[in-house]
Amino acid sequence: MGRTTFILRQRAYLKLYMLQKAEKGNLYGLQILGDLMDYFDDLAYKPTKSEVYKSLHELLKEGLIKRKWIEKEGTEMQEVAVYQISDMEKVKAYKALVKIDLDRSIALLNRALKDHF
Amino acid sequence: MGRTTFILRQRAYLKLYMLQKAEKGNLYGLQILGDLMDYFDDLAYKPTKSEVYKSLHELLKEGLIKRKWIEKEGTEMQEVAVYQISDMEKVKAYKALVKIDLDRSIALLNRALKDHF
DNA sequence: ATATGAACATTATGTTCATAC
DNA sequence: GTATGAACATAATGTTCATAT
Repeated sequence: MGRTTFILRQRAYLKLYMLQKAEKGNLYGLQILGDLMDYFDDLAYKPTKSEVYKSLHELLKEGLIKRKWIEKEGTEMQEVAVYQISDMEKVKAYKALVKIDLDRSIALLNRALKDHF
Repeated sequence: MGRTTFILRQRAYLKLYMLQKAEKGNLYGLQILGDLMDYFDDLAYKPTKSEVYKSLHELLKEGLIKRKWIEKEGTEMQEVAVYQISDMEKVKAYKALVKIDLDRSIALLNRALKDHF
């Protein structure tokens, strides 16, 4: 209950990008946030720290990615968490599901565009 | 605060359809719901009674539409509320704003489609 | 039973605080 | 100050209840 049938959640949207970052395997949380902030700047979408961390944590918990603590470049004793894909099969399955919702969401928005504008 | 910069809200989406129904001027709440349920059935979007009424109430409060109580067809003493546009200038201004958000939202979703699939 | 609407509950998401370096 | 994360607050939306016909 309480679950919308409308458009895919921001969380799911962000998780796609988290997986993409994890494939590179060398970025930590706040770097990812900064990257996405820049990347979406033209569309005025400003993801928050909270959503980025929650997206990463969910993917960890679901076993799609794993975390590694490494020393931050240029410093000593400053550990940051970087992420890597841990189960490519799960990733593929997850993405296939999200794609369905994404296609559906785009169709919903395009329908409104056609109906009203 | 607390406001997302992500995709346009369901409420805004539905309000577009409420305005369209109000232009016809002869449907009441649950009829609109039924119509939309059918209309979005292929995309598995199932708006709720609550969202439909809240969308109508917001538009009323904002002065874009007005309400008329009429006797339900075929019955006596059963009053239903139908809606009509009350201020076309406001409607145009509202739709222009929503279009910006709608275009932006479509762009966000298409970007994810391009980036991940 | 159908129609309207409010009250309530739960999610989804944003903001602030705590801890460590 | 930067990084991680939890705790907290609010907003968006779904579910249930009340009232009337």
